[in-house]
Amino acid sequence: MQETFTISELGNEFGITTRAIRFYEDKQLLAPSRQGNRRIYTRSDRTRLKLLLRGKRLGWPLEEIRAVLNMYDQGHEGEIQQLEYTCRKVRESREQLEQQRRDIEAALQDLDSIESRCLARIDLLNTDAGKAENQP
Amino acid sequence: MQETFTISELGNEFGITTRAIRFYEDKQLLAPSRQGNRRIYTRSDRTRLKLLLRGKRLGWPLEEIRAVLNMYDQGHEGEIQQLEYTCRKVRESREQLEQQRRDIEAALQDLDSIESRCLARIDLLNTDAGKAENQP
DNA sequence: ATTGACGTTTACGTTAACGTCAATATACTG
DNA sequence: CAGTATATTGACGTTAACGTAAACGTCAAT
Repeated sequence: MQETFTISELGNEFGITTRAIRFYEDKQLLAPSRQGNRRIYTRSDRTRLKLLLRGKRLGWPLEEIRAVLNMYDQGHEGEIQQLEYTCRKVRESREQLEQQRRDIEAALQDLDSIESRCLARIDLLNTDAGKAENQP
Repeated sequence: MQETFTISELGNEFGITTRAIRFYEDKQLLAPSRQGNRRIYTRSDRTRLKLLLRGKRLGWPLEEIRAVLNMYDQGHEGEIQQLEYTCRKVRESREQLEQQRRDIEAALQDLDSIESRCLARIDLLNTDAGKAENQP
């Protein structure tokens, strides 16, 4: 794979606009280096962006995503207070993730039930042509 | 449990403001009945709200939540085209949920890795008092 | 009769997360 | 060297999801 990427390469790869990527930088979620004026993204920058988008799919606000991204950096350096703070945030995020997981399980079960009701109804309308519907 | 609820009862139970609940009604996600001027919420309304909030925790926009809520109603009635449309939406939602589930699994593993790196680092700083850090 | 708790509608304000220009710079390409 | 593609910053616009405030109704308790 390439060593570096342009902004539009990343935009195309992940299906987002360059405007969005610059916006993330503005909000301190990315910090690519420059060649003169232009942004150059390393593999690590690209990974950060990938993680960012994962956070988005989970519905997190950018602020929170930034906090989580910072955990990746601060796990192996920093003072003890910073490390403990990171640990606490890790636990918070994990609780939220597990809540989301429960929500997903419940939602999936609901969808199953809805679909089967739907299919049963379709089947009835097809085979029976809905006779019972219009007859006294 | 009660048969009906006031708006502030539901607000307190779910930790949201009455403004939010009225807003959801404005956006057609709820349709409580009235006694004169005032809203009365049945158990079914309350369930709808609960499902709504689950959708919110999954990061869905209200528009999408409304579509899913409508599936609950349309699973057992309506024309065949409507039923098939509902089935398609069910499958779409399921795909999205399964993507979210994968994201959650990945994120949880990352958090594990971050936490253990963090803890190892804390342990090092504690037992060793970080000697290697400041010595040549 | 007034206070206070709860409710209503209407309207304007706010924040997040970009989209959409515009004006400008840099680089390749024929 | 003109043209095209790609990049930059800056400013303003937009949408979703409420918050906030005003102005008013209703009912029970003081």
